[in-house]
Amino acid sequence: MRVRFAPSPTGQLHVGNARTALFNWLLARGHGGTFILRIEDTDAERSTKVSEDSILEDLRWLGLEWDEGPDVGGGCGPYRQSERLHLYTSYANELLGAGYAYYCFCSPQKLDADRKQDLAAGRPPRYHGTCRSVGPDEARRRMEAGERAVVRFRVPDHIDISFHDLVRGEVTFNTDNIGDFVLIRSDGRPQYNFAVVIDDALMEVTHVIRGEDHISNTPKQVLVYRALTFSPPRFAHLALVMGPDHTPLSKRHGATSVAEFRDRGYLPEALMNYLALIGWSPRSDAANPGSSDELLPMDELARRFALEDVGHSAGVFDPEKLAWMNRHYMKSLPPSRVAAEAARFFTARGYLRKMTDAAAAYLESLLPMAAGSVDRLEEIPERLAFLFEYDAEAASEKADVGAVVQEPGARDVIAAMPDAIAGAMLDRESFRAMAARVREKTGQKGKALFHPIRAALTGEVGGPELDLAVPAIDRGAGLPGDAGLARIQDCAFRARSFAAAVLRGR
RNA sequence: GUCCCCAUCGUCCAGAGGCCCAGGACGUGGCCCUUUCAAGGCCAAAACACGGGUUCGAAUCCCGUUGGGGACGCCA
Repeated sequence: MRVRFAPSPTGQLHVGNARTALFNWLLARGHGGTFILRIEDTDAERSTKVSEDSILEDLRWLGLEWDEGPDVGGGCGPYRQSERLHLYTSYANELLGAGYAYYCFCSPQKLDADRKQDLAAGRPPRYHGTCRSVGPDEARRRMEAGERAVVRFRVPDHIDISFHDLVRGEVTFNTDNIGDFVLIRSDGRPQYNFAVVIDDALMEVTHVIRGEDHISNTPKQVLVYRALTFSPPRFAHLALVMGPDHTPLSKRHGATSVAEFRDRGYLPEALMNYLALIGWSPRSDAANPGSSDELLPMDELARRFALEDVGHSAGVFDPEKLAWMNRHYMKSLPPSRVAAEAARFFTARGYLRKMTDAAAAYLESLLPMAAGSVDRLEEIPERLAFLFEYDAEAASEKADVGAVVQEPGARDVIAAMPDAIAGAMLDRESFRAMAARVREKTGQKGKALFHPIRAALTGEVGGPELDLAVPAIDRGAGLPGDAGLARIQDCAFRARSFAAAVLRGR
């Protein structure tokens, strides 16, 4: 089995395309097949190297490694259409010679006028066949005289073209609705429907899995396969991914490119798992009916994936469910993996200046208290701001902190804290011991005790469990200056300065 | 306009004629847990687009309607 993903480098990798890539990858990996990456850059105006590079980067980040492609090579290269032009020319000449194709000299203006006329008359807009009768000799004369020509495929009239779609079944189109399409443009570059056929055939692609937007191109391609006596691959067309309003997913709906999801702090594991579940679900486990099998790693998805189980209808992209999955993966993936992926967000906030072993270890140790309670990696440093941005003075001015301070007994707790802190609290026990001393001294307990403690030590009224947060503060404060992290003030200092700020006027 | 595809809770899926007064997940609501915000646990509300057939029996098969999507380029 050989499958391929063939993006055109005209922009960022879109989640819809990422899903198409994923389905191809899953099929290949699940069947010991080969996953090919081919760059369809025949549109010289819109294709850019920047886009190509970013698409490759995104695919790698997603974990969709390819076996053959522009950068890794392979036996059927080159894998960039712009480097295969001689092949298209040669096959086009073959079709021209055999009468399957002809030169067309119609101007874009005339084509446009014809199209409008068809539409107005309620006919399917298709090429009128004006140049069908131009013979080879006349064509040569006109080209020598400087006229520009495209090469068109001569579509036979009144016949049905059928193909078996692996997800949809038998699909039939009548050629009466298909105009003579362009094979080679006037500048010599191939047109999509021609280039794909040559490439898929030469690259020995066995299964073409692509978006449903290509289904009406398929009969054209079948025609080319036949004319060239290539045997066509198996086709499978995937229903499209839509926005909440059932229009094609676009920027209007928020993030749509893989890069945007990465920038917002989604894990590739979550994005892939989520995308796999739009339009497909793993066979329900016969031995365990009613069990939910949604959270599956890539290798397990690949093991279970089958085209027969792919749905026929378009699915709506649901950011809420993606967020839920992301939460799951932030909690369940190895902390080192999550920390590595989250590091850039600490850097962006200025909390991480240089990645060192000590910084990595510290960040990793923070994850249990933060990763389970937010949706995205980007929110992790936010939730840990109390570590790196503590300021007693500023905190005491905040309304919510002020409210806590006003609670009965709160000031006593705050006043008692500096003395109760015996030394660095590096574990849960030493923190609890400190809290016990304050309780003894003030008689406060429960919320009345812990709310002021939290306010004093973190400058906030909510946040991670104090059992975890307090030791994290003092462990962070003990880090050497060259650890690469922003300075963290210790609890003893915090308690003193907070008490000073709050009790000053008393 | 013409052709093609599609149609189960708000959303993603399960359901391949009786197991379905339709099952799971996300989200929503409630309750519980709790030194905070979250998280987590439990419970609940919530759907077979409509109309005809076929059949002893239809969410499942057929036809039509409606609705949605795609395509009709010297874009891919």
